[in-house]
Amino acid sequence: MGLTKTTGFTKEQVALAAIAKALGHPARIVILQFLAKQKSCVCGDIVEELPLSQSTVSQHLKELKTVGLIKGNIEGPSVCYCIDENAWNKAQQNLSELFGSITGDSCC
Amino acid sequence: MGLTKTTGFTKEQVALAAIAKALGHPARIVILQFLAKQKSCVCGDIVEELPLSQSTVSQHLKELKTVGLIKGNIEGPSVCYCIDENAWNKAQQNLSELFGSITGDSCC
DNA sequence: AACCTTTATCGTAATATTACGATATAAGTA
DNA sequence: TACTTATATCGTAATATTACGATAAAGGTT
Repeated sequence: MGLTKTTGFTKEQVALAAIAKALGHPARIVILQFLAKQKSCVCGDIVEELPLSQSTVSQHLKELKTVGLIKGNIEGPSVCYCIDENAWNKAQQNLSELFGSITGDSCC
Repeated sequence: MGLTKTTGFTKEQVALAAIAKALGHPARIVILQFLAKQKSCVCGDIVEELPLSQSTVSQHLKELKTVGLIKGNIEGPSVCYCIDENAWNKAQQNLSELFGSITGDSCC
């Protein structure tokens, strides 16, 4: 079907999965690494960083924006993309909660 | 195309994206939360935890296994799934590296 | 206004994902 | 051996994702 069921899951589970899904492509990892390091936030520079066409990169940026991890500001003729620190910190916290919830002894 | 390009990315970027992608579904989040808390690792108990059919859950388990986050041991008539702590810790480290690489000041 | 630059969107094709029921497989039990 | 239980795999349908070129839209420049 391709359609992910959301009923029967908590909002938090659905939200965390959505964030993880957004991180689930090498191009979007590169974009976030690039923005985190603040070398630039101009869209054109991001495109140059990637082995993908401009339209494809624009699509990836849109996904990251939709999930809230980045935001874009129009800056004259170009667009400046930045990490949304709120969403970023929340994602970090939720992920580290998941990874930290392990209780020592594994049974196999 | 649906086919993710991997050329032009580092191995680490591709690997991290693969892990994130595996986390990118609510059912797989639930499975990992459940296994991390060690209430049980029997496949049947995981199926009961989810609002999905047995075959669909089996598919999700397979994905988590393929990416290495969990491993399965046959235990008599049933199968015991557990988190692979090596992969788990590596994933945690790589993700916290990504989230920690932010350099204070955002430009927008 | 005409033009260039920058980014987003559209249209499209190929492939992947999600989900289910049905069936196969494997292990234990009567 | 026949039967039940537990899990995996197959087949299939619907939808999503990825990628590209072409084009639109928005802003600056001459």
